[in-house]
Formats: sequence, C-alpha cells, structure tokens
Amino acid sequence: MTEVTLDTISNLAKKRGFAFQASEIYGGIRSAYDYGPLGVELLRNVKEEWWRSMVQERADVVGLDSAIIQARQVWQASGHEQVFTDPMVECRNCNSRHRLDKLDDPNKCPTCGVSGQFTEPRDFNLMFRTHMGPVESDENLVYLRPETAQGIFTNYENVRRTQRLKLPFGVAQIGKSFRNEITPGQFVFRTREFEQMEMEFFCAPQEADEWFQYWLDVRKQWYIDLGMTPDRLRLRYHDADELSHYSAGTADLEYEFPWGWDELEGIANRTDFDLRQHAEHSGEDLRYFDQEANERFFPYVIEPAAGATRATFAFLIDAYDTEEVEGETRTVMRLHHRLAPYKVAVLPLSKKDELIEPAERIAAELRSHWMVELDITQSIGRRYRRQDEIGTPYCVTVDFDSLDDNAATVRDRDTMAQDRVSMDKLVSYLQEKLG
RNA sequence: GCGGGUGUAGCUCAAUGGUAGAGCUCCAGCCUUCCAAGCUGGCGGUGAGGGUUCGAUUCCCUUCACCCGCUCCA
Repeated sequence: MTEVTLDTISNLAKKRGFAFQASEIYGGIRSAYDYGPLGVELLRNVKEEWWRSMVQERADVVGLDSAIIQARQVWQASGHEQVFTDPMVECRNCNSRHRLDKLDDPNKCPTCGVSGQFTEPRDFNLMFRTHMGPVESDENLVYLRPETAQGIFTNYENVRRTQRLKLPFGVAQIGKSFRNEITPGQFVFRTREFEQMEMEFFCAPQEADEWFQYWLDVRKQWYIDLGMTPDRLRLRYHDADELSHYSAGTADLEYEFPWGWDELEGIANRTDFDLRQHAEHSGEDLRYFDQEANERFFPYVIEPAAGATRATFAFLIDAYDTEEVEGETRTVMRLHHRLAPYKVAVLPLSKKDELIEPAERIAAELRSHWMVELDITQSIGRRYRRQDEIGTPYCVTVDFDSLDDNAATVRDRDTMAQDRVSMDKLVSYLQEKLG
C-alpha cells in the first residue's frame, strides 16, 4: 500500500482513460467528468458487485429503477423542496456564509462579529430545476432528483404488492442523482451529477435499531471483501445536530482519502418519515398490514446509501501501489480481480505475424468470458507495466515456443510469477483464478 | 459564490514583445525477444475571447478550468 496524492491518482486516471473532464475540448465544465473506456468498466464492475451482494444474493431485497424526474409533489412531501432551498447571506467583512434562518441576529456575522455587512439573502437551491414540456412555466417546473430514494418510497406499495413481500424487505436502486453542491471538487469525489447505490430496507419499527447495526456491518464488509484496506475504513456516527431532516440516526462509512477522512456511504435510520409524508401528501394509505398481529403501521426504513462514483474512486485510490523492480518503479493498481477493467491481456512476445495470429485467436476465445485487451506494440516489459498500471490481473504471453508446444505463459499481476499453460486449458485455468 | 494560487505538446519542464525547444510518453519501421533496452523517423503546444502594438505565448481586460481554504455530505 503506497501513499498517493490526489494529483497522482487523477493524473493516472486521465492518462490511462479512467476519467476525463467533461467538455474538455471547450475548456471543461466544472464538476462534471466523463468516464473513459477503463473507468466505465471499473464503475460498471463496482455497481455490478453492489447489485450482486445487495439484490442477487439476497432473498429479502428486490431491485428497482425509477425515473429521474418525478412529480414536484414528491419533493414537497419528502421535504427536499423546502430543506434544499436555504436563503443564505454572505459577510462582506470576512467572506463567511451563513443560513439566514439559523442566525440569532440577522444583521450580525457570527464568524467575525461585524454587523451590517451581509449581502442580500439569496436562495441556494440545491436541486436542479427544469421544465417538463416545451413551455417554461411554473406549472411544469420539475426537479432532477437529488437522491434515488424517493422513487423507492413512492413505489413502496407497488413493489410490495406485486412481489407479495412481507417485512422485513428491501428495495435497491442504482442511478444518477443531481445536487447543486456549493463547492464540488476533489476530482470525481464531489460532483453535481453523481451516481448512487441506495437500498431502502423496510422493517418493523421495533426492529429498526437492530437492522441499522446489521447494515453497518454488512456494508463495511462489502468494501473489505472487494479488497479495500480495512485500516482506511471507519464508521463515524453523526451527532444529533448534524442529522438530515429525515433521520433518527446516521453513521457514515468513511474512507481515508488523500485529503483526509471523507464519506463513502451513509447509513441512516429514516424512521417512518418518508412513508408518512407520502401517505399524508398523496392520500394513499401506505401502512403495512401485519396479518399475524392484525395491525397496521408505517414501517421504519434503514437506508445504506452509497456513492457509486465515490466508491469507484476510493477503490482506485486504494489499489494504487508502487514498488522498485530492478531499479525501476513499477506502478501497480492492485484492484480486486472482480473490479479490474480488463481481466486478461494477450501479448504476443514479438510483433511477428506468426505470433500475432495465435494471440488473436486466444484473445477472441477469452473475450467470450472476460474483458480482454490485445496489445502488440513495444517491448514485452513495457506492455506488462502498462497492464500493471491499469490493474489487469493476468497477462497471457505467446512466444515462439508456443508454436511448438501449444502453450502460453500466464503472468500474475501481483507476484509477477509465470505459469506455462496449455492453450486448450487457458479458459479453465483463468476461470479458476478469476472465479 | 467569496479569498488566495495556477494555466506552454498526452506528461515533466525550457524560452522570447519578432519563426516556441527538450526529455519522457505515444505511433511507424529496423533490431531485440519475458518485465519501461537500442537506432531511425513521425504526430503534437502557448486554455478561450477581446484590447494595446507594425507584431502578443509574453503587457492589459474578460472568461473558462484546476488546486488550497470557507461550505457540503453519496
């Protein structure tokens, strides 16, 4: 494990095609990034692993993919329209910014103590607004969702009924969310458009605390199982004064980023706040009917809400490693093989047709199983280094002996150890390694 | 959004009010053939817009982006 700076990792990300600044040819647009050929694979793999563990491998969780644009009433009921619109003032004397509604004295700056230096109050609406339909008017004002969760709450009854679910059960969703963050930054860490992996776990109110603990443990273990350094992961419980408007208890799963500890995932006890709000605003009865106890109640909700793009970034940072090899520095992304963008690189030892041809054959065969890259340029050593730097777990090298013995060399990213493997056993060999 | 800093090739860095150079990378060829070797050649640049000037990468203004703080929280 090597210490890595934000610069190092973002340079590597750009250089190797993980992420580029959005609209770069026009000078770039702030707080938006495009995921390149490698980044999209890594991101997809992170999401796939989340889905596998949260949905596929569980009997008590189902999936959902709700619309980004919902009726405005959804955000009125959820509280976002109000809470995400804070009138703010800025002190001309010390440049600090404050929420007007939280000031004891609306004229005096609590930071520097100077009065009468505030700017005019301005709305800081954290939700993106747009209009549904070609005409811009207040009637068709809509928001881009600031969290995916509400789509789950509004579909709670649809999902429960059609899937015939009994408490406790969860509904999981992966998708984009949008927030007009005041200060985006740290590369892809905080962006205004981002991707979330959220799961709302509905349970009986008296079991909520227990499930809260359960999900803390499960979620932390997920990162560790995918190779993240345990020492760089920690849980931080929120104090009462920093809880969201919907939460009765929140713990952050934090990662030690190059700039310090910062949030990877929030696990919150949302109580029955959301279902109650939607029941009240929509007029639908969203209470759960417990057949055995013969009673109706609003379920409590435990929500593990992870940032897909954030997790991807953290895995990338965590995987970064360097070591000295024969006087040269070798950079290795020690990504878990499940996350690595490419699983296998096929490298003919020489750029001779007689070696390229079998290499292409092997690559074609392996492609039906994994993401495979075929690289024929430059020296073999250089190509190994390139694959190391993008985290490819295995390289298959075809040499002149291969023409006689029908075998190739499989080289391991982490140990650099080599195995001679018969070509017809390559798939099963790699299957065993890659799981 | 505010305060401070920074923008020259993909990367690291030169130079100049008068034709922008190098190393590395990348690509091609030769050679070599299992861990960034060598030789030859090639691609490629002053973030964008405006002003001053005979002439601007250099001076001035605007803008965009990035970094560090204030804020936020997936």
